[in-house]
Amino acid sequence: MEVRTRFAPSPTGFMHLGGLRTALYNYLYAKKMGGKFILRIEDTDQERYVEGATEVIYDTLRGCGMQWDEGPDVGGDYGPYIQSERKQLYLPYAKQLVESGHAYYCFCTECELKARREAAEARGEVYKYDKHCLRLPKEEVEERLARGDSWVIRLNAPTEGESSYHDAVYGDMTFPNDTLDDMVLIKADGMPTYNFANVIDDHLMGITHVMRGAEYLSSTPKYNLLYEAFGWDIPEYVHLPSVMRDSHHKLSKRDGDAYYSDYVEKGYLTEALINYLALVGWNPGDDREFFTMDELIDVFDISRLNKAPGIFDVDKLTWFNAEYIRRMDFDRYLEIVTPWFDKVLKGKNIDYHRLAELMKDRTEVFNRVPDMVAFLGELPEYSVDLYTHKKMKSNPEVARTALALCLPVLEGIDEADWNETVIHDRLMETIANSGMKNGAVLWPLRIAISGQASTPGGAMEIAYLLGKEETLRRIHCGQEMLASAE
RNA sequence: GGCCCCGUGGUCAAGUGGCCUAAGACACCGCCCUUUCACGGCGGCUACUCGGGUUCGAAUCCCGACGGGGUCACCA
Repeated sequence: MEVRTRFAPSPTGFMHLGGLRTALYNYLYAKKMGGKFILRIEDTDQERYVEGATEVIYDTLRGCGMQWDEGPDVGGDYGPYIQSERKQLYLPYAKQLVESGHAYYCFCTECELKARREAAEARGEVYKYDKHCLRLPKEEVEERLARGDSWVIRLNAPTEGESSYHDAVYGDMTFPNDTLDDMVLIKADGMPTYNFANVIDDHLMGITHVMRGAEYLSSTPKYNLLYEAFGWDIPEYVHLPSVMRDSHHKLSKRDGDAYYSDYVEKGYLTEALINYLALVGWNPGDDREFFTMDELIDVFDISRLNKAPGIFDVDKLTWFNAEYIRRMDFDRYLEIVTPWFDKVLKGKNIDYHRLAELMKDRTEVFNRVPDMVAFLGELPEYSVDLYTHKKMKSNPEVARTALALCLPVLEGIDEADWNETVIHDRLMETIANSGMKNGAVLWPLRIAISGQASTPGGAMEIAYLLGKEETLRRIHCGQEMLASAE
């Protein structure tokens, strides 16, 4: 039988990383098995409707390389794929359940329920719907329906015995039935609840494998009650461990670390994000860590899914990102990094191509680039202490000598010859003749022209990037500072 | 609180009764390379939550405790 998986997000306007990983596993498994990956939008909560939210879902999935085979915009044989457009489809199924005694009309108002819940809590009890309306005589139900009283349809869940099911990751699960609530199937606004629509749609769309977050582990028995009441086959369940921020918290909106867009804006590559995400809760069983989407499809295996929640480690993601950047084509790097250079160097006449060569191996996340290169645009204020470096055998005294040595050499280079080779050769020749150590000359020079302890590239590269005029100007600044510190 | 799940280093994790005086990766620390930083190379630190069993033998199986998480909506 063809494998059919689905990703069924509700359009909130953001793609949560946990959701993205769920989508990824669904996609990988479907592709691995030569099956279909279906996208269904679960928007049964009309109060939560957000403009443009479905586009966010489309863009994210496509941006990550996960194209769905069936979905709202691409169609398919089981549409529509947006639940609000399927609205009229659910009620008949609910009524069928009422007929067969698996469900019933309930006229309790939200107000009444709230009061009962609070009363139960006050007594220290766990609230559970008391099946009040199940006991209503049939005539009264008909009468109130005819009268136009507001109603919902509830599942008539068993109160005794226990329910079991098998999960591909967690194994055999058993729950006492008395913990099952008579969940609402059809809401007062006529819309199905998520719980109900989910089951109906999964069945109607022929979903064979339901892969979703582990938070659904304990509500699954209720879904099974529905499948059984209809006489439908229960799909394979594959519950996924949560993705956490730390051992106590899931990734959250508040900390700005939960959404796909948060990371894209910071300058993380989608390939790195997907690669890393695939490894939180799953591993290939060997030491490999780098995977393209096709490779993931090839090696993905449900049996290697973990049970324990995994913490999303930004440091590791950052390492992946840096590795992906090092391995990427130079041209693509240049294209991506250019706007980040522009933030601090626009109009400064800097050789972006050369700067990019220098920066590529040093870039971990793109949003760190501006701070790393800003000194090229403007000499930062710095302390004279920077001239002191024990290992380079430099101190202000040495620095004065070094700068005095370099200045005429650099001044003597023609504007037209201002390139790294010439700068390098003249400087090295001079240093060799002076008898000073390379570091003792080059360290102060780099400090003078950059104003900071660490830079992408050494003195020669920076001097080249700065240009002759600016390099000389900065050396003069350094000399003044050293003179006044004497 | 009831029910359910989970428990190998700071983090991700391999490990399915002997090959474990427990792999690998990130992070961290040290050394080397070197005109800084980064890259790269080499090395180091750190773990089977605890207590009982079962067994010739347990990280691996069982029970309990403890710890953490999830779930108990006319949200999804």
